[in-house]
Amino acid sequence: MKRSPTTRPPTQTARPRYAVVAQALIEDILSGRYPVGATLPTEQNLCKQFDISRHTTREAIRRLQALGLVTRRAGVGTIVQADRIAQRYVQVGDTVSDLYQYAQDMALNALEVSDIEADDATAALQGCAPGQAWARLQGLRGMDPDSLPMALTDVYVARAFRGVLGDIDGSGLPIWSLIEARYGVSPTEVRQQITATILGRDEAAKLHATQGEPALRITRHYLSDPIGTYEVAINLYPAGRFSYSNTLRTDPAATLS
Amino acid sequence: MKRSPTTRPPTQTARPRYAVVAQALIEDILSGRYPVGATLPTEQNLCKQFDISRHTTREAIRRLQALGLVTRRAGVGTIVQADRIAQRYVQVGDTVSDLYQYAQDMALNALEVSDIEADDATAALQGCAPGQAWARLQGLRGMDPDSLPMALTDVYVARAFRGVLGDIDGSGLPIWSLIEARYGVSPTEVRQQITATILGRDEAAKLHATQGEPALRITRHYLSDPIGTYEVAINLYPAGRFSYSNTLRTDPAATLS
DNA sequence: CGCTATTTGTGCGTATGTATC
DNA sequence: GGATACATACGCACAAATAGC
Repeated sequence: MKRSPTTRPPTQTARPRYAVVAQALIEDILSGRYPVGATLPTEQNLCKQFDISRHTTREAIRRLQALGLVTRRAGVGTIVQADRIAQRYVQVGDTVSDLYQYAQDMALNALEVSDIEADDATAALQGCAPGQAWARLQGLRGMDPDSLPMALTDVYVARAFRGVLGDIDGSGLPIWSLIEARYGVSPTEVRQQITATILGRDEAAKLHATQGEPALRITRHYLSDPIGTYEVAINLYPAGRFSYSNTLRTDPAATLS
Repeated sequence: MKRSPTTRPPTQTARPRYAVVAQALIEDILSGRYPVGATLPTEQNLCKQFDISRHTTREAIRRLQALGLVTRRAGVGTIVQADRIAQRYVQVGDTVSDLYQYAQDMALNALEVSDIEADDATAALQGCAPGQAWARLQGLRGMDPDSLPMALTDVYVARAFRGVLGDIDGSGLPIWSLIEARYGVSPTEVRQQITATILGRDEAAKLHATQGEPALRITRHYLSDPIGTYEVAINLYPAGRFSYSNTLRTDPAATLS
């Protein structure tokens, strides 16, 4: 039961040393003693301050990294990135496709394809550069062309990626994955907005639904790091044919063993 | 430039050893050589196989952990959790409160509180143990009691947490955070479902809206690890008073330094 | 039940490499 | 080049959790 003096002096608590140090540092960050942008003491100094080995110091700081509180760079130091602990949740599901429940059998069948300038759709594409060149596709999403369609979809892609619009008909793959495959551009950020509306006359006709029926409108903006928004998808789901659901789970990487 | 023979024989690549080992293990997992549920070789064996120190082995496996591919437990081993590298997206926003846009000014004002058994609400609480004891609160959510309410809310909490229902009136805090503060239980998982419906007569009256108007119904289940579902919240938002939006970003923590 | 073997977790010491200023 | 700070890598020992006898 006794510990050898070379390892650890007896303590009342069963907490690991690195956890004690990590908590102390976290409290210093939360309290503002180390504000965002500040540099934490060097490993060597922390070793002296807490009388621990460098291994233990690094293990403690690893915890701060996992919590997103600090980043480290050789030759620079440990920089405070945030002054509060984020409850980190990750979306369950491994791909955006899973996240957004686009099963393979929900193929998109094109009704109409056209080229437009951003002015025409400024309202729909809010936040995009005006005057930008886009290509637009409207289609119906559903199991097969005969049965009741599940959604009316409007997709806008940057003109540069226009080529994918020819690939999607019935492929059952989400547009962004086609762009990924063909142009190597994948989203670094996805913004989503969900509202309730009622179906207009045109929309109802295309969906074989009745005008005035409630519907879910899901608008998604796909962004990639340097180029910005390159795809906007607007889906209109008549109530009862679809429900959006997702699951968030506490980030397993944030606990780090 | 030359390395001492005790550290590392010269190699062409500048890649760290742990990275080489990590990649080899990752490929073995992706290829199915170590299927989901299997145990990876022990640290000792990996040390021998790759002729590396235990330190390096652990650093390599740390990468697999950060990618969510494996979990580890003392006395058991390293268990494969997934057979593909997830494109990890995290919700932007640091708290669930931010995630779900519950600003402080969207206080909940109670209309009615009651105790129920699970049978009464089995449909609403699907997936929960039947016969379980719940407490229910119905209220209106909005800026202040005078102006137009934003939503009609039904909240079910496990009977054990009944006490929080007295705290919420006008507090402006989400229920789960009250439970967290009072009972120390915080969600490890949140499930959310969004559908479009139309307002019924009762609902419309309480919301000062008109019957038949479209609305967004957002149902959230809060789960905590051992105890299961302990809170269910059903929010009904008349169209136009609210829109749900969220943002996903590629996980910065998945790269780990 | 206690005991043991196994496996990961924690902790220390040391040395050298690499990035930055 | 030199100084500094983190990154990588070797070694060792003991603790804690688990599974099986």
